[in-house]
Amino acid sequence: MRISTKGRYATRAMLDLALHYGDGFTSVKDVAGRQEMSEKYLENLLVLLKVGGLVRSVRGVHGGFVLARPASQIRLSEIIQVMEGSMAPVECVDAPEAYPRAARCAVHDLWEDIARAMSQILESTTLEELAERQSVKEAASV
Amino acid sequence: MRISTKGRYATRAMLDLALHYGDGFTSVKDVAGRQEMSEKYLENLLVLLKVGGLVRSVRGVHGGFVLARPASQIRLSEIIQVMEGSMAPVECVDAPEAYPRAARCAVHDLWEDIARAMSQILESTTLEELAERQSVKEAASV
DNA sequence: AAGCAGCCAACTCATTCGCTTGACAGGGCT
DNA sequence: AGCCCTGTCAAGCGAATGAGTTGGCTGCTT
Repeated sequence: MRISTKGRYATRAMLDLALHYGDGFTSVKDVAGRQEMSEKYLENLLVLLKVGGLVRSVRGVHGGFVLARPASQIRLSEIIQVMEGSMAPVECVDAPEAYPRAARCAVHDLWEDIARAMSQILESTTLEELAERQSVKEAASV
Repeated sequence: MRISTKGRYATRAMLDLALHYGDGFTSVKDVAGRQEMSEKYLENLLVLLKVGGLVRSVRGVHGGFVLARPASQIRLSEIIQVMEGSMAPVECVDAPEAYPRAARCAVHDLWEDIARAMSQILESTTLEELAERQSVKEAASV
């Protein structure tokens, strides 16, 4: 019953990029430094985010990463989708047709309910909203 | 982002026991047969459920397992708790004090929201309700 | 041309998953 | 008393995943 660090780190990295949107490209090193994560590991994750079309990158001296779209147009569900493959907590929710019992199994419905509840939160939250929440938090802690 | 078969099989096994509550003890073999799972694997899971105080058992000829309490008094969250250890999708929700950044991190709040949404479903559903849903399903499919 | 920063592939090490094997123990039936 | 049924317990196991690390390569900017 867990979200791996892949999804969590990626979300934090995306939040970091959102907070620095407009400052040009942000290097892996900067994100890793601010977020206190392994630079090399983060690099792997950013590659995935890039393949997933959520960030763009440029090499060279002032290179780095930027959000592929404005934060308001990136849903958290997209990040999790790219990183974790699927949000479904169990395979039978993903591919019910492969599980003939599913249709007759009340437990299956329960997992669907749970998956829906999670998706609902992740789909209805944009990176921009998350960034706002973060700003509020930071303002409050000063 | 997943619930392992441990939690799922256990839930199905508990549902099976609930549906046969009142028929005395149910053997592992019977549950495994009806639920189409490995008898020996299920055995391991039932031991955990026993340790967790959710079922009782008796050995010998008409031995087997029964729910430790009526189905109406067993919440699904208890089953998941026993099987998966915790419902929290990420450690920092479980043990926020170990993560100083947590307090300053908007992402952390998001995981908490998600954890709450899941818990809410699992805590508000009893095994009895699940059994009812199952009965309805079976009646409908006839 | 230098060197910065992203790209990419492989590799490690630990843990978990999903399940099996096999020996043991208690209780009921005859 | 003895047998067999059924739960108990301890190991082990192969595959997958998680969470990184190592290190060499390539494109950009200055």
